[in-house]
Amino acid sequence: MKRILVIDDDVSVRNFLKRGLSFEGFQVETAESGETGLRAALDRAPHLMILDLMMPGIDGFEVLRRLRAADVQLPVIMLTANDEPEAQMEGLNTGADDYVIKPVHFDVLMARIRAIERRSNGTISNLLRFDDIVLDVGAFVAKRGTRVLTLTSREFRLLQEFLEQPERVMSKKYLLDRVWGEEFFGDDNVVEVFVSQLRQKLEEQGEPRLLQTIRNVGYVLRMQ
Amino acid sequence: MKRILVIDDDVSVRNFLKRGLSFEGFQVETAESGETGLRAALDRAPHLMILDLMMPGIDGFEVLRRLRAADVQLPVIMLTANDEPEAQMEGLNTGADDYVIKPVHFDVLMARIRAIERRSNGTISNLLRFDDIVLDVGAFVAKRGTRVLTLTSREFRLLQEFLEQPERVMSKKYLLDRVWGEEFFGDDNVVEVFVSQLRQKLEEQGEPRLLQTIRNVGYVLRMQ
DNA sequence: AGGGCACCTCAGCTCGCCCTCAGTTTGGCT
DNA sequence: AGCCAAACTGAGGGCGAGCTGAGGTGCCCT
Repeated sequence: MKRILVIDDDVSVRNFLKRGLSFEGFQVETAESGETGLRAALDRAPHLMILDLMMPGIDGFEVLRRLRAADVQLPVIMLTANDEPEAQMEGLNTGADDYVIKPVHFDVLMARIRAIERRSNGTISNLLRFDDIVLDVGAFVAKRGTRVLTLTSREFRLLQEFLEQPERVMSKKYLLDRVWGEEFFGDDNVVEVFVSQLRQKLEEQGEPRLLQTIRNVGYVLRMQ
Repeated sequence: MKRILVIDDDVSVRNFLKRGLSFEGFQVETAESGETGLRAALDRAPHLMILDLMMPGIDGFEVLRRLRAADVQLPVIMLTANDEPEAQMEGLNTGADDYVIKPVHFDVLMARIRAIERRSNGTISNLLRFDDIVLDVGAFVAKRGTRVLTLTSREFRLLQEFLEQPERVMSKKYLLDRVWGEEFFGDDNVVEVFVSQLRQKLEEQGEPRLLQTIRNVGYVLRMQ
Protein backbone atom coordinates (compact mmCIF):
# COMPACT_ATOMS: atom_id res chain seq x y z
CA MET A 1 0.00 0.00 0.00
CA LYS A 2 1.32 3.41 -0.97
CA ARG A 3 2.01 5.84 1.84
CA ILE A 4 1.30 9.54 1.47
CA LEU A 5 2.51 12.25 3.82
CA VAL A 6 0.30 15.34 4.09
CA ILE A 7 1.86 18.49 5.56
CA ASP A 8 -0.54 21.33 6.27
CA ASP A 9 -1.06 23.54 9.28
CA ASP A 10 -4.82 23.64 8.72
CA VAL A 11 -6.44 20.73 10.55
CA SER A 12 -9.53 20.77 8.35
CA VAL A 13 -7.41 20.34 5.23
CA ARG A 14 -5.51 17.50 6.87
CA ASN A 15 -8.68 15.73 7.84
CA PHE A 16 -10.29 16.28 4.46
CA LEU A 17 -7.28 14.84 2.64
CA LYS A 18 -6.80 12.01 5.08
CA ARG A 19 -10.39 10.88 4.76
CA GLY A 20 -10.40 11.12 0.98
CA LEU A 21 -7.03 9.52 0.39
CA SER A 22 -7.67 6.72 2.85
CA PHE A 23 -10.87 5.97 1.02
CA GLU A 24 -8.84 5.78 -2.18
CA GLY A 25 -6.66 3.12 -0.59
CA PHE A 26 -3.64 5.07 0.53
CA GLN A 27 -2.04 4.94 3.92
CA VAL A 28 -2.00 8.55 5.07
CA GLU A 29 0.24 10.22 7.60
CA THR A 30 -0.10 13.86 8.49
CA ALA A 31 2.07 16.57 9.96
CA GLU A 32 0.96 19.99 11.07
CA SER A 33 4.19 21.94 10.59
CA GLY A 34 7.23 22.13 8.39
CA GLU A 35 9.48 20.82 11.15
CA THR A 36 7.48 17.71 12.03
CA GLY A 37 6.74 17.13 8.36
CA LEU A 38 10.37 17.19 7.42
CA ARG A 39 11.22 14.76 10.17
CA ALA A 40 8.38 12.46 9.11
CA ALA A 41 9.53 12.60 5.51
CA LEU A 42 13.04 11.52 6.49
CA ASP A 43 11.97 8.90 9.04
CA ARG A 44 9.05 7.31 7.29
CA ALA A 45 10.14 7.58 3.65
CA PRO A 46 6.65 7.99 2.19
CA HIS A 47 5.98 7.42 -1.49
CA LEU A 48 4.47 10.85 -2.04
CA MET A 49 4.27 14.15 -0.20
CA ILE A 50 1.48 16.69 -0.33
CA LEU A 51 2.87 19.96 0.94
CA ASP A 52 1.14 23.20 1.81
CA LEU A 53 3.03 26.28 0.73
CA MET A 54 1.90 28.79 3.33
CA MET A 55 2.75 27.64 6.83
CA PRO A 56 4.01 29.44 9.90
CA GLY A 57 7.60 28.59 10.78
CA ILE A 58 9.28 26.55 8.06
CA ASP A 59 7.15 27.10 4.97
CA GLY A 60 6.63 24.79 2.00
CA PHE A 61 9.50 26.16 -0.03
CA GLU A 62 11.92 25.64 2.82
CA VAL A 63 10.72 22.10 3.46
CA LEU A 64 11.21 21.33 -0.19
CA ARG A 65 14.63 22.92 -0.26
CA ARG A 66 15.88 20.99 2.75
CA LEU A 67 14.39 17.81 1.40
CA ARG A 68 16.18 18.19 -1.91
CA ALA A 69 19.35 19.28 -0.11
CA ALA A 70 19.19 15.97 1.75
CA ASP A 71 18.91 14.37 -1.68
CA VAL A 72 15.48 12.90 -0.99
CA GLN A 73 13.79 12.30 -4.32
CA LEU A 74 10.19 11.55 -3.38
CA PRO A 75 7.54 13.22 -5.54
CA VAL A 76 5.98 16.35 -4.03
CA ILE A 77 2.67 17.98 -4.84
CA MET A 78 2.44 21.59 -3.69
CA LEU A 79 -0.76 23.22 -2.52
CA THR A 80 -0.88 26.86 -3.58
CA ALA A 81 -3.47 29.61 -3.63
CA ASN A 82 -4.81 30.22 -7.07
CA ASP A 83 -3.77 33.85 -7.22
CA GLU A 84 -0.05 33.34 -6.91
CA PRO A 85 1.20 31.95 -10.20
CA GLU A 86 4.73 33.12 -9.35
CA ALA A 87 4.61 30.88 -6.32
CA GLN A 88 3.64 27.94 -8.51
CA MET A 89 6.59 28.62 -10.74
CA GLU A 90 8.91 29.06 -7.78
CA GLY A 91 7.61 25.83 -6.32
CA LEU A 92 8.31 24.00 -9.52
CA ASN A 93 11.73 25.60 -9.71
CA THR A 94 12.47 24.56 -6.17
CA GLY A 95 11.76 21.00 -7.17
CA ALA A 96 8.07 20.30 -6.71
CA ASP A 97 6.68 17.78 -9.16
CA ASP A 98 3.27 19.31 -9.49
CA TYR A 99 0.97 21.75 -7.82
CA VAL A 100 -2.73 21.90 -7.02
CA ILE A 101 -4.72 25.03 -6.47
CA LYS A 102 -6.46 25.69 -3.17
CA PRO A 103 -9.24 25.17 -2.38
CA VAL A 104 -8.45 21.59 -3.27
CA HIS A 105 -10.84 19.78 -5.58
CA PHE A 106 -10.40 16.20 -4.61
CA ASP A 107 -10.75 14.68 -8.03
CA VAL A 108 -8.21 17.11 -9.44
CA LEU A 109 -5.77 16.11 -6.74
CA MET A 110 -6.40 12.45 -7.46
CA ALA A 111 -5.74 13.03 -11.15
CA ARG A 112 -2.36 14.57 -10.24
CA ILE A 113 -1.53 11.67 -7.96
CA ARG A 114 -2.44 9.16 -10.63
CA ALA A 115 -0.32 11.05 -13.12
CA ILE A 116 2.65 10.93 -10.79
CA GLU A 117 2.04 7.28 -10.00
CA ARG A 118 1.94 6.44 -13.66
CA ARG A 119 5.22 8.18 -14.29
CA SER A 120 7.00 7.50 -11.06
CA ASN A 121 8.13 4.05 -11.99
CA GLY A 122 11.45 5.83 -12.12
CA THR A 123 10.39 8.66 -9.80
CA ILE A 124 9.99 10.78 -12.90
CA SER A 125 7.84 13.81 -12.30
CA ASN A 126 5.57 15.94 -14.32
CA LEU A 127 8.45 18.36 -14.34
CA LEU A 128 11.36 17.24 -16.45
CA ARG A 129 14.82 18.70 -16.05
CA PHE A 130 18.25 18.31 -17.48
CA ASP A 131 20.97 20.79 -16.71
CA ASP A 132 19.26 24.16 -17.21
CA ILE A 133 16.45 22.82 -19.37
CA VAL A 134 13.08 22.51 -17.66
CA LEU A 135 9.89 21.11 -19.15
CA ASP A 136 6.53 21.52 -17.46
CA VAL A 137 4.59 18.97 -19.41
CA GLY A 138 1.27 19.88 -17.82
CA ALA A 139 1.56 23.56 -18.59
CA PHE A 140 3.29 22.98 -21.92
CA VAL A 141 6.12 25.29 -20.94
CA ALA A 142 9.75 24.77 -21.86
CA LYS A 143 12.63 26.82 -20.51
CA ARG A 144 16.34 27.05 -20.87
CA GLY A 145 17.52 28.81 -17.74
CA THR A 146 15.04 31.62 -17.34
CA ARG A 147 14.35 31.95 -21.04
CA VAL A 148 11.00 30.57 -22.17
CA LEU A 149 11.21 28.60 -25.39
CA THR A 150 8.50 28.89 -28.00
CA LEU A 151 8.08 25.33 -29.19
CA THR A 152 5.57 23.72 -31.48
CA SER A 153 3.82 20.61 -30.24
CA ARG A 154 6.10 18.33 -32.21
CA GLU A 155 9.24 20.05 -31.02
CA PHE A 156 7.99 19.89 -27.46
CA ARG A 157 7.17 16.21 -27.72
CA LEU A 158 10.60 15.46 -29.11
CA LEU A 159 12.41 17.41 -26.40
CA GLN A 160 10.26 15.64 -23.83
CA GLU A 161 11.45 12.31 -25.16
CA PHE A 162 15.07 13.33 -24.68
CA LEU A 163 14.42 14.66 -21.19
CA GLU A 164 12.69 11.47 -20.15
CA GLN A 165 15.80 9.52 -20.96
CA PRO A 166 18.83 11.79 -20.73
CA GLU A 167 22.25 10.27 -21.38
CA ARG A 168 20.61 7.57 -23.44
CA VAL A 169 21.36 7.39 -27.12
CA MET A 170 18.21 7.14 -29.21
CA SER A 171 18.18 6.17 -32.86
CA LYS A 172 16.15 8.09 -35.40
CA LYS A 173 14.02 5.02 -35.90
CA TYR A 174 13.25 4.86 -32.20
CA LEU A 175 12.41 8.55 -32.08
CA LEU A 176 10.17 8.20 -35.10
CA ASP A 177 8.26 5.45 -33.33
CA ARG A 178 7.95 7.33 -30.06
CA VAL A 179 7.26 10.83 -31.30
CA TRP A 180 5.69 10.38 -34.71
CA GLY A 181 4.00 7.07 -34.03
CA GLU A 182 4.48 3.68 -35.59
CA GLU A 183 2.15 4.41 -38.45
CA PHE A 184 4.48 7.07 -39.79
CA PHE A 185 6.30 5.96 -42.91
CA GLY A 186 8.19 9.04 -43.96
CA ASP A 187 11.91 9.58 -44.04
CA ASP A 188 14.36 9.70 -41.11
CA ASN A 189 15.21 13.18 -42.27
CA VAL A 190 12.24 14.60 -40.36
CA VAL A 191 14.05 13.80 -37.16
CA GLU A 192 17.13 15.62 -38.38
CA VAL A 193 15.04 18.63 -39.29
CA PHE A 194 13.35 18.80 -35.92
CA VAL A 195 16.57 18.22 -34.00
CA SER A 196 18.03 21.07 -35.98
CA GLN A 197 15.11 23.35 -35.10
CA LEU A 198 15.28 22.36 -31.47
CA ARG A 199 18.98 23.15 -31.34
CA GLN A 200 18.42 26.56 -32.85
CA LYS A 201 15.88 27.36 -30.15
CA LEU A 202 17.90 25.80 -27.36
CA GLU A 203 21.11 27.57 -28.31
CA GLU A 204 19.67 30.91 -29.36
CA GLN A 205 21.77 32.79 -26.81
CA GLY A 206 24.92 30.82 -27.49
CA GLU A 207 24.32 28.25 -24.77
CA PRO A 208 26.39 25.05 -24.95
CA ARG A 209 25.02 22.19 -27.01
CA LEU A 210 23.24 19.51 -25.02
CA LEU A 211 21.63 17.64 -27.90
CA GLN A 212 24.54 15.68 -29.32
CA THR A 213 24.78 13.69 -32.53
CA ILE A 214 26.26 10.22 -32.38
CA ARG A 215 27.10 9.54 -35.99
CA ASN A 216 25.58 6.35 -37.40
CA VAL A 217 23.76 5.74 -34.11
CA GLY A 218 21.44 8.55 -33.16
CA TYR A 219 21.10 11.44 -30.76
CA VAL A 220 21.65 11.86 -27.06
CA LEU A 221 20.98 14.54 -24.46
CA ARG A 222 24.19 14.96 -22.48
CA MET A 223 26.71 17.52 -21.39
CA GLN A 224 29.80 17.51 -23.53
CA MET B 1 -2.73 34.05 -0.77
CA LYS B 2 -5.21 36.64 0.39
CA ARG B 3 -4.79 40.11 -1.03
CA ILE B 4 -5.36 43.20 1.09
CA LEU B 5 -5.70 46.75 -0.16
CA VAL B 6 -4.57 49.49 2.20
CA ILE B 7 -5.82 53.02 1.52
CA ASP B 8 -4.25 55.75 3.61
CA ASP B 9 -2.72 59.10 2.77
CA ASP B 10 -0.05 58.73 5.45
CA VAL B 11 2.98 56.99 4.02
CA SER B 12 4.24 55.81 7.39
CA VAL B 13 0.94 54.05 8.10
CA ARG B 14 1.03 52.43 4.67
CA ASN B 15 4.54 51.15 5.20
CA PHE B 16 3.80 49.95 8.71
CA LEU B 17 0.77 47.99 7.58
CA LYS B 18 2.42 46.68 4.45
CA ARG B 19 5.39 45.32 6.37
CA GLY B 20 3.29 43.75 9.09
CA LEU B 21 0.64 42.24 6.83
CA SER B 22 3.20 40.90 4.37
CA PHE B 23 4.92 39.18 7.24
CA GLU B 24 1.59 37.62 8.19
CA GLY B 25 1.38 36.15 4.72
CA PHE B 26 -0.87 38.58 2.93
CA GLN B 27 -0.22 40.14 -0.40
CA VAL B 28 -0.53 43.86 0.21
CA GLU B 29 -1.30 46.64 -2.21
CA THR B 30 -1.47 50.25 -1.17
CA ALA B 31 -3.07 53.45 -2.40
CA GLU B 32 -2.44 56.94 -1.12
CA SER B 33 -5.77 58.57 -1.96
CA GLY B 34 -9.47 57.83 -2.22
CA GLU B 35 -9.41 58.08 -6.00
CA THR B 36 -6.52 55.71 -6.62
CA GLY B 37 -7.76 53.40 -3.90
CA LEU B 38 -11.20 53.15 -5.42
CA ARG B 39 -9.74 52.36 -8.79
CA ALA B 40 -7.44 49.73 -7.26
CA ALA B 41 -10.38 48.16 -5.44
CA LEU B 42 -12.37 47.84 -8.64
CA ASP B 43 -9.47 46.68 -10.80
CA ARG B 44 -7.70 44.30 -8.50
CA ALA B 45 -10.63 42.86 -6.58
CA PRO B 46 -8.79 42.38 -3.28
CA HIS B 47 -10.13 40.11 -0.56
CA LEU B 48 -10.11 42.82 2.11
CA MET B 49 -9.78 46.57 2.28
CA ILE B 50 -8.30 48.65 5.09
CA LEU B 51 -9.52 52.17 4.67
CA ASP B 52 -8.49 55.37 6.39
CA LEU B 53 -11.34 57.69 7.24
CA MET B 54 -9.67 61.08 7.13
CA MET B 55 -8.15 61.75 3.77
CA PRO B 56 -7.94 64.86 1.59
CA GLY B 57 -10.14 64.69 -1.51
CA ILE B 58 -12.46 61.67 -1.47
CA ASP B 59 -12.57 60.56 2.16
CA GLY B 60 -13.15 57.10 3.55
CA PHE B 61 -16.93 57.45 3.77
CA GLU B 62 -17.15 58.45 0.18
CA VAL B 63 -14.92 55.60 -0.97
CA LEU B 64 -17.11 53.19 0.92
CA ARG B 65 -20.31 54.68 -0.46
CA ARG B 66 -19.13 54.51 -4.06
CA LEU B 67 -17.84 51.01 -3.53
CA ARG B 68 -21.17 49.80 -2.26
CA ALA B 69 -22.93 51.75 -5.00
CA ALA B 70 -20.88 49.74 -7.49
CA ASP B 71 -22.15 46.64 -5.72
CA VAL B 72 -18.72 45.56 -4.57
CA GLN B 73 -19.08 43.35 -1.53
CA LEU B 74 -15.55 43.03 -0.19
CA PRO B 75 -15.08 43.39 3.58
CA VAL B 76 -13.79 46.77 4.76
CA ILE B 77 -12.01 47.70 7.97
CA MET B 78 -12.10 51.42 8.77
CA LEU B 79 -9.30 53.27 10.50
CA THR B 80 -10.66 56.09 12.67
CA ALA B 81 -9.20 58.54 15.13
CA ASN B 82 -9.94 57.77 18.72
CA ASP B 83 -11.87 61.00 19.36
CA GLU B 84 -14.64 60.62 16.85
CA PRO B 85 -17.00 57.89 18.10
CA GLU B 86 -19.86 59.20 15.97
CA ALA B 87 -17.68 58.66 12.92
CA GLN B 88 -17.26 55.01 13.88
CA MET B 89 -20.99 54.57 14.01
CA GLU B 90 -21.45 56.32 10.72
CA GLY B 91 -18.76 54.14 9.20
CA LEU B 92 -20.53 50.99 10.27
CA ASN B 93 -23.79 52.35 8.96
CA THR B 94 -22.25 53.13 5.61
CA GLY B 95 -21.25 49.50 5.29
CA ALA B 96 -17.87 49.01 6.94
CA ASP B 97 -17.47 45.60 8.53
CA ASP B 98 -15.34 46.74 11.43
CA TYR B 99 -13.18 49.61 12.59
CA VAL B 100 -9.86 50.02 14.34
CA ILE B 101 -8.77 53.03 16.36
CA LYS B 102 -5.69 54.98 15.39
CA PRO B 103 -2.89 54.73 16.29
CA VAL B 104 -3.17 51.16 15.07
CA HIS B 105 -2.06 48.36 17.35
CA PHE B 106 -1.04 45.68 14.97
CA ASP B 107 -2.30 42.71 16.95
CA VAL B 108 -5.69 44.35 17.35
CA LEU B 109 -5.89 44.80 13.61
CA MET B 110 -4.88 41.18 13.04
CA ALA B 111 -7.58 40.03 15.43
CA ARG B 112 -10.16 41.94 13.38
CA ILE B 113 -8.84 40.47 10.14
CA ARG B 114 -8.96 36.94 11.52
CA ALA B 115 -12.49 37.55 12.71
CA ILE B 116 -13.59 38.66 9.27
CA GLU B 117 -11.80 35.74 7.67
CA ARG B 118 -13.53 33.33 9.97
CA ARG B 119 -16.90 34.89 9.31
CA SER B 120 -16.54 34.98 5.56
CA ASN B 121 -15.19 31.48 5.10
CA GLY B 122 -18.51 30.04 6.08
CA THR B 123 -20.89 32.41 4.40
CA ILE B 124 -19.26 33.73 1.27
CA SER B 125 -19.26 31.26 -1.54
CA ASN B 126 -15.95 30.23 -2.90
CA LEU B 127 -14.54 32.51 -5.51
CA LEU B 128 -12.35 31.42 -8.33
CA ARG B 129 -9.93 34.01 -9.59
CA PHE B 130 -7.34 34.43 -12.23
CA ASP B 131 -5.87 37.80 -13.02
CA ASP B 132 -8.94 40.05 -13.24
CA ILE B 133 -11.42 37.26 -13.90
CA VAL B 134 -13.60 36.32 -10.94
CA LEU B 135 -16.11 33.49 -10.79
CA ASP B 136 -18.56 33.12 -7.97
CA VAL B 137 -19.60 29.56 -8.59
CA GLY B 138 -22.28 29.53 -5.93
CA ALA B 139 -23.94 32.69 -7.15
CA PHE B 140 -23.33 31.93 -10.83
CA VAL B 141 -21.67 35.29 -11.37
CA ALA B 142 -18.71 35.90 -13.64
CA LYS B 143 -16.77 39.13 -13.90
CA ARG B 144 -13.85 40.52 -15.77
CA GLY B 145 -12.60 43.42 -13.67
CA THR B 146 -15.78 45.26 -12.75
CA ARG B 147 -17.70 44.17 -15.82
CA VAL B 148 -20.25 41.44 -15.24
CA LEU B 149 -20.25 38.80 -17.96
CA THR B 150 -23.49 37.37 -19.25
CA LEU B 151 -22.67 33.72 -19.67
CA THR B 152 -24.82 30.75 -20.47
CA SER B 153 -24.52 27.77 -18.20
CA ARG B 154 -22.30 25.90 -20.59
CA GLU B 155 -19.99 28.87 -21.05
CA PHE B 156 -19.84 29.32 -17.29
CA ARG B 157 -19.04 25.69 -16.70
CA LEU B 158 -16.26 25.81 -19.27
CA LEU B 159 -14.72 28.95 -17.82
CA GLN B 160 -14.92 27.39 -14.38
CA GLU B 161 -12.92 24.44 -15.62
CA PHE B 162 -10.17 26.76 -16.78
CA LEU B 163 -10.17 28.75 -13.54
CA GLU B 164 -9.89 25.61 -11.46
CA GLN B 165 -6.66 24.73 -13.22
CA PRO B 166 -5.04 27.85 -14.59
CA GLU B 167 -1.71 27.40 -16.37
CA ARG B 168 -2.73 23.85 -17.15
CA VAL B 169 -3.11 22.85 -20.76
CA MET B 170 -6.35 21.01 -21.33
CA SER B 171 -7.08 19.07 -24.48
CA LYS B 172 -10.42 19.34 -26.21
CA LYS B 173 -11.04 15.74 -25.36
CA TYR B 174 -10.45 16.39 -21.68
CA LEU B 175 -12.72 19.42 -21.74
CA LEU B 176 -15.41 17.44 -23.52
CA ASP B 177 -15.25 14.83 -20.76
CA ARG B 178 -15.28 17.34 -17.92
CA VAL B 179 -17.77 19.88 -19.25
CA TRP B 180 -19.99 17.94 -21.63
CA GLY B 181 -19.71 14.57 -19.89
CA GLU B 182 -18.31 11.30 -21.07
CA GLU B 183 -21.50 10.27 -22.78
CA PHE B 184 -21.16 13.10 -25.28
CA PHE B 185 -20.15 11.82 -28.70
CA GLY B 186 -20.22 14.95 -30.81
CA ASP B 187 -17.34 16.69 -32.46
CA ASP B 188 -14.42 18.53 -30.85
CA ASN B 189 -15.64 21.56 -32.71
CA VAL B 190 -18.14 22.33 -29.95
CA VAL B 191 -15.25 23.18 -27.70
CA GLU B 192 -13.83 25.52 -30.31
CA VAL B 193 -17.18 27.22 -30.69
CA PHE B 194 -17.60 27.76 -26.96
CA VAL B 195 -14.04 28.92 -26.49
CA SER B 196 -14.66 31.38 -29.28
CA GLN B 197 -17.81 32.66 -27.60
CA LEU B 198 -16.10 32.90 -24.24
CA ARG B 199 -13.29 34.91 -25.74
CA GLN B 200 -15.71 37.33 -27.35
CA LYS B 201 -17.30 37.96 -23.99
CA LEU B 202 -14.03 38.07 -22.06
CA GLU B 203 -12.39 40.47 -24.49
CA GLU B 204 -15.37 42.65 -25.30
CA GLN B 205 -13.57 45.78 -24.12
CA GLY B 206 -10.29 44.90 -25.77
CA GLU B 207 -8.82 43.21 -22.70
CA PRO B 208 -5.77 41.02 -23.26
CA ARG B 209 -6.36 37.40 -24.17
CA LEU B 210 -6.06 34.97 -21.30
CA LEU B 211 -7.54 31.91 -22.97
CA GLN B 212 -4.68 30.76 -25.17
CA THR B 213 -4.65 28.15 -27.89
CA ILE B 214 -1.82 25.63 -27.94
CA ARG B 215 -2.06 24.22 -31.42
CA ASN B 216 -2.32 20.45 -31.57
CA VAL B 217 -2.50 20.29 -27.81
CA GLY B 218 -5.40 22.24 -26.36
CA TYR B 219 -6.22 25.40 -24.48
CA VAL B 220 -4.75 27.05 -21.42
CA LEU B 221 -5.65 29.96 -19.18
CA ARG B 222 -2.51 32.00 -18.80
CA MET B 223 -1.16 35.47 -19.16
CA GLN B 224 0.83 35.82 -22.30
C1' DA C 1 -49.07 27.20 -29.34
C1' DG C 2 -45.50 30.20 -30.07
C1' DG C 3 -41.45 32.87 -29.07
C1' DG C 4 -36.97 32.98 -27.31
C1' DC C 5 -32.90 31.09 -25.90
C1' DA C 6 -29.21 27.80 -25.62
C1' DC C 7 -26.84 24.30 -27.80
C1' DC C 8 -24.90 21.95 -31.44
C1' DT C 9 -23.73 21.35 -36.39
C1' DC C 10 -21.91 22.83 -40.58
C1' DA C 11 -19.10 25.00 -43.93
C1' DG C 12 -15.87 28.35 -45.61
C1' DC C 13 -11.81 30.58 -44.52
C1' DT C 14 -7.21 31.56 -42.56
C1' DC C 15 -2.93 30.53 -41.05
C1' DG C 16 0.65 27.85 -38.76
C1' DC C 17 2.88 23.58 -38.63
C1' DC C 18 4.87 19.69 -40.65
C1' DC C 19 7.09 17.32 -44.01
C1' DT C 20 9.73 17.19 -48.28
C1' DC C 21 13.42 18.40 -51.02
C1' DA C 22 17.74 19.84 -52.43
C1' DG C 23 22.05 22.07 -51.71
C1' DT C 24 25.67 22.35 -48.26
C1' DT C 25 28.56 20.90 -44.53
C1' DT C 26 30.73 17.56 -41.59
C1' DG C 27 33.16 13.52 -40.31
C1' DG C 28 35.24 9.12 -41.04
C1' DC C 29 37.86 6.09 -43.76
C1' DT C 30 41.20 4.77 -47.22
C1' DA D 1 44.40 14.69 -49.11
C1' DG D 2 40.36 12.99 -51.31
C1' DC D 3 36.06 10.61 -51.41
C1' DC D 4 31.65 9.17 -49.83
C1' DA D 5 27.93 8.82 -46.82
C1' DA D 6 25.69 10.93 -43.03
C1' DA D 7 23.95 14.84 -41.13
C1' DC D 8 22.52 19.72 -41.36
C1' DT D 9 19.57 23.34 -42.71
C1' DG D 10 16.95 26.94 -45.46
C1' DA D 11 12.88 27.27 -48.20
C1' DG D 12 8.29 26.28 -49.66
C1' DG D 13 3.98 23.79 -50.61
C1' DG D 14 0.17 21.47 -48.81
C1' DC D 15 -2.81 20.20 -45.43
C1' DG D 16 -5.34 20.20 -41.52
C1' DA D 17 -6.27 22.53 -37.02
C1' DG D 18 -8.69 26.15 -35.39
C1' DC D 19 -11.96 30.16 -35.90
C1' DT D 20 -16.34 31.98 -36.62
C1' DG D 21 -20.82 33.40 -38.77
C1' DA D 22 -25.09 31.26 -39.80
C1' DG D 23 -28.75 28.17 -39.21
C1' DG D 24 -31.47 24.19 -37.49
C1' DT D 25 -33.39 21.84 -33.46
C1' DG D 26 -35.27 21.20 -29.22
C1' DC D 27 -36.45 22.82 -24.66
C1' DC D 28 -38.59 25.90 -21.52
C1' DC D 29 -41.50 29.54 -20.21
C1' DT D 30 -45.29 32.31 -20.83
